[in-house]
Amino acid sequence: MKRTHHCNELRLDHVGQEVVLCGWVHSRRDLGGVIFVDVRDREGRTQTVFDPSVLPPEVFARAEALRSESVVQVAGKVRPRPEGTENPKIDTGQVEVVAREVQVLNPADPLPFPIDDPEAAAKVSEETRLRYRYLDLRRPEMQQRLRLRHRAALAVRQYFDELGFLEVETPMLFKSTPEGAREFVVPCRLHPGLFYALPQSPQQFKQILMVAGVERYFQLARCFRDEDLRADRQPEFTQIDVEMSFVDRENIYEVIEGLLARVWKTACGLDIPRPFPRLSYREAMDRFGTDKPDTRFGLELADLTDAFRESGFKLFAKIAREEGGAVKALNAKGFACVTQGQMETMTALAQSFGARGLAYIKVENGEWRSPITKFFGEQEKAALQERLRIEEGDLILFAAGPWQTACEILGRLRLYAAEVLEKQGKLQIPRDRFDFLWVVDFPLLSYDKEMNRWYSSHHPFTAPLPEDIPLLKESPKKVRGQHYDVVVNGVELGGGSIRIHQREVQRLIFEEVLRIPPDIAQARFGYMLEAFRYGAPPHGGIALGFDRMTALLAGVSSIREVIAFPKTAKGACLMTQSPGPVDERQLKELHIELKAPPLK
RNA sequence: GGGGGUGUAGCUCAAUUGGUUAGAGCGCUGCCCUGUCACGGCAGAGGUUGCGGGUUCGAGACCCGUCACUCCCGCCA
Repeated sequence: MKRTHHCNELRLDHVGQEVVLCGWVHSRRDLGGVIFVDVRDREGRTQTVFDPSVLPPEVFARAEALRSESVVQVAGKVRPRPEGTENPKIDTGQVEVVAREVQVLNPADPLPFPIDDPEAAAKVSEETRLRYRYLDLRRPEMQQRLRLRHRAALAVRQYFDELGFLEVETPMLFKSTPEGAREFVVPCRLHPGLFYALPQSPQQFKQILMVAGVERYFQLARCFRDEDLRADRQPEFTQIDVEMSFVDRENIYEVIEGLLARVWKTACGLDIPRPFPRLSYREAMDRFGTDKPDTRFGLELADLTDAFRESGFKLFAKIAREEGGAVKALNAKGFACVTQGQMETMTALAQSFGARGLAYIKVENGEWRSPITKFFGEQEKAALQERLRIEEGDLILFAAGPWQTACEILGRLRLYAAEVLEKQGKLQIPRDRFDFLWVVDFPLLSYDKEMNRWYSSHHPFTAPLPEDIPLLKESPKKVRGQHYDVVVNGVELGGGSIRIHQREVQRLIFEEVLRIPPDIAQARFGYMLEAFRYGAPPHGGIALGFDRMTALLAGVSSIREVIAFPKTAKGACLMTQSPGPVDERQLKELHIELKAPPLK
């Protein structure tokens, strides 16, 4: 054995024992005579003491030559620290190991960035951290995140196992299914001109598993999407993928609420309230301006469409009378102190959604200061006062236009205002609270104006509400899908649906609603339609973003913080320099010819 | 594809309106120090200011291009 104890193990009980510790030199304090070396491993750290008066000169010389992060093995005897020198900051702070021998198992060069000082390390640029990820991961904060992720994954597996689910692996080498996200394409030697594609999700396989009689499936599934990255999006990521037979929506809610309760309890000891509230898509948009509302704070949207139909403010009146038009407002309570710059930022945000400008009212010194209130009649003012409960110091923001756009504009401004107001101490957003909820009754279909056709809001296997099926052909807009999203604190954690299991309904959606030509539907989904001929049980499922979930548990805003080896915003790995070129011979074997050499 | 931000020593950051030899803290190197734990003290080394052009008597700063990182929009069935 190279070591007898780990570095977070020794206590007063061990005093007098001969021990061997292995680890990294966390810090070395050379006082000229005595030298203290903190040895760190993944469990913690322990102080070792080198005393020249009792050590052979060559051993002491090795201790003098130690450098940060060199890997060492220290043998010695545990003793209590002299009175007054205990260190309450670390778990092993009552004792120290009087070194008898030290071996340098591997020396380390000076580090590119500090890893012993949490404050300094937290400020190091992400670029540097990613380039030297193995050093970054040595930091206790990152070690804790790796453990948190592991514990969460374990809780997921145990929970589903207890409920009789089977974890089934599905292929990574799949084929292209071009209606969804852009895919990573994989060439291969045996099939010139043909390509695998990496799955954007195991959607089709998990439905086939239901036809296969698995009944309860889950998988911690790796998924791939060749789309642009964000703080919460990586080109490869992990989903908790779930599918169940003989269920309706309520069964799925129950299973997933139980899962999340278990994970939150196991990973951070929190009891989350159940059942989760449910909001229809319509209500979520109307009240919060988004389909993934953060309900930890108020600042809800008000609808003023009816109040402005006859308004003297012609722009609002016109929109309010239009089919599908809406006039909405948001009371940013206490934000009348808004600066010019903040107003410009908000105007730019509104404009990015297609608004022409941003109308507002500042409530200061008992009066409404605004470029537009002079056009308002008493009726509009009364409606505003009543629905927005306007008080001194408030800032009212308006959005008018197509209902969805008006909601989305204010939804975005609501988040911005909340962020600013929280920094100013005028709004509390509890960090330790998790507001889970279900958003339900999404429209099954959305209309693509440019392509002049309907497309699936979620995916084409989502079942319509049974009572809406007759509307499919005449008024597709009105059809609601059996789709649901689970949302927490403004983050879309996951989504799923009850699937279509009748071949005829599926064919109707493909051919008559989505207008996918039969030969193409056959080529892409033929095997599914065929499978559904042989006894497909009613089924449904969901997929949760495991990285996002872990980031929430860790209290970090980027999923890169909970992925061991994440990629940059351009999809590169700074440590391994991937993606990289391949040599001519490989290309030839794959029957691929480059039209242009790779950039760089 | 579009918009914003950043790029100066190994790391984190300064550098007035464009003006002397580009500074500081940490780290590193050397010396001193026997109870420290962010040890302390003294001294020292360390720079293609991301890269390429331009404006100017003079550019880290201004202009154009480019690269990298980051945030957002589009995109993510």
